[in-house]
Amino acid sequence: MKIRLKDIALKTGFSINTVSRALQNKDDIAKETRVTILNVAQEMGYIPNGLASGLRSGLTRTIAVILSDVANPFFAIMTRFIEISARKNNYAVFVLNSGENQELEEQAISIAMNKGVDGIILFPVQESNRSLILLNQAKIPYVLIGRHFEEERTDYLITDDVNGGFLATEHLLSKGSKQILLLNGPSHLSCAREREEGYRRALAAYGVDYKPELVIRHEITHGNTYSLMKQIILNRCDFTGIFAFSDVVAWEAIYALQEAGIQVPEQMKVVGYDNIQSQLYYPFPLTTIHISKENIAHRAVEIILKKIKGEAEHEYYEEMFETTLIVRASC
Amino acid sequence: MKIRLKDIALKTGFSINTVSRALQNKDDIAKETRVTILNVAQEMGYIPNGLASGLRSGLTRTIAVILSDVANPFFAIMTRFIEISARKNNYAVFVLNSGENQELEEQAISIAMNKGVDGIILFPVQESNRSLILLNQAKIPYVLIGRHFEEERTDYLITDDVNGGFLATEHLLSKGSKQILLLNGPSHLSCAREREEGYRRALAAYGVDYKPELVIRHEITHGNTYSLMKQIILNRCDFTGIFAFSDVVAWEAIYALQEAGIQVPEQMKVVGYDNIQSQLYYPFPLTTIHISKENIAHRAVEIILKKIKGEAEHEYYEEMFETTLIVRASC
DNA sequence: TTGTATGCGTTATCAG
DNA sequence: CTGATAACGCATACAA
Repeated sequence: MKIRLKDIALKTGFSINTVSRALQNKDDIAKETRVTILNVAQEMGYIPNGLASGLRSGLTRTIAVILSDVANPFFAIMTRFIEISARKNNYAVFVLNSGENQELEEQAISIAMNKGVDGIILFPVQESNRSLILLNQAKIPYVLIGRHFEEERTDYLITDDVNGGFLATEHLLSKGSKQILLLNGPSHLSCAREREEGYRRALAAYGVDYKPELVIRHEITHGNTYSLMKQIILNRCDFTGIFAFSDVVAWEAIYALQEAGIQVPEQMKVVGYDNIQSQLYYPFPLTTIHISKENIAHRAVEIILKKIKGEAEHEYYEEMFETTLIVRASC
Repeated sequence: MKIRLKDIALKTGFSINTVSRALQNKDDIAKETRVTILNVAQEMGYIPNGLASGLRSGLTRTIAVILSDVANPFFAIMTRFIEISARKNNYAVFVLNSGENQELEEQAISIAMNKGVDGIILFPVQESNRSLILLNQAKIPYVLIGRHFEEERTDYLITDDVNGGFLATEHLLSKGSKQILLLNGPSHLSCAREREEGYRRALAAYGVDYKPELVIRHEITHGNTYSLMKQIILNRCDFTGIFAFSDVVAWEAIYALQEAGIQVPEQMKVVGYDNIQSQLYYPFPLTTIHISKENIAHRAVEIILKKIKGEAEHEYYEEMFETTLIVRASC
């Protein structure tokens, strides 16, 4: 039932080789021959066997996207844009969740290798550099997104998070919040450290004291911010503004605030990060830091494909995308 | 650099065959031999070549998930749960977006076949049954989710959408809305037809006239509801409640309402569908119809694996999951 | 319990 | 321009 090159060869009278070359649009094939073969292939509903061609050629036209949690809208949006770009280039994508867990990330990398992917786009957990070691050993092209390792050279695409942290904090200050809770991600994440740096710089620039107890570094897995915020609300509420690591973190915090009857922005001003709302008509007006998810995703695919084809202009692509403040009603 | 069975064979002194069988945990291998081989494989960092084993065995431990748009939180959540279940069973998943476009769906199916997936989980576009024909010809196991074809027998998992539609409408009526706008999906979707049926039955049950002009059937791609709602608001607002096809559709509608200064629920009551909020702490209290995304995803994987292994108890799995009303502040 | 031989469907090399 | 042949890495049937 499944059509192979052999079947097309039999039907057209050409050899398997010729059929293969014709279908690959190689140029040492007579035009007529190519047309005949293409037509017959079409008629017979030929679908190439990617396993066989991958095994033989070493290329599978497949990439893996390894991320925290595709149910998180930020990652879902990134995945969507990555898939669009990949598909345009005739590539398919595996999605593998790490759950912000180092071990699962390494497992995901192994799976990707097992599947013979040509490249990997990774939002690294950063609890260790073992993933990079794995990747480098396998000599498989990869691009990091959103997070990067200061001590290692890799391809990476990040956003200007120091600036993002600054802008967010500055805006909170400008709205009259002096006591700003930073609901940050864990400090092993480079982007968390950088946003925190921006936060500190903004406080300093406006002459506001930095209070360590207002900086919370926590795991940013689903539901964790919510639980944490419930506790914080019970214990103390010595702040009037929140700068959240991401929009999703902001949502969870606001959810908890709402349950406690605390109004945003009247009683609490909140700024998020990522501008998920640029891709989701979500009916809660969250002030946030915009990053161009589409451009980053597109660029990641572009770079990975260059690396795969050996057409890279640089040894390492290290690019930073701008961050801008989007003001909505939450602050 | 890449370790193959051959390398392990060389190192241990056994044949490739023995190594292969040992790593597969076949039982006709001496315990000592197995231990030796496993250890050496471990040491050498052996990662099996899935392309080769797939080509040879016909199984790739890979499935494809074909859905509308993974950036849509509903599909993202489903994808997440599917990936969790798949991964537990040592399966990896391709994510392919159809954009609710029949042609792209068929293309996605071809890609999946090309990659040699063992099974497909499909949220069908339903503009045609060509996808099923493709799938059946290829004899590849597949399960439909959320939507099913009345005229064709397939495996499918759906929710009780007639009941869901009824519950949603009934609730709107009970809150005093008599003129209810149904912001439905396109009628080629079985679930849209069924929700509409529930809507009509509820109106009938409560003696409210059915007004065709209050039923909008529209494409449910990103941003479309928003644009549509903007127009509707300009032209007329002869309704006091909205029953939306999905939570995402509800969000977009509410977004447009907010821009027009129309308050939910004071001036407009809204009920959504899917209960995305069960997996996302987003701070807008949307009344909705709950469906168990986790159970459905888990079951889909379970069924697809049974089919792949030839262990299915039924020729067709046709299962319906319950729908329940979740009341929050939007209605 | 282990080894030998074969083939999965394709691409690549080389000869004609 | 086309065809024969080998090889990719593994799993399987069969022999030992």
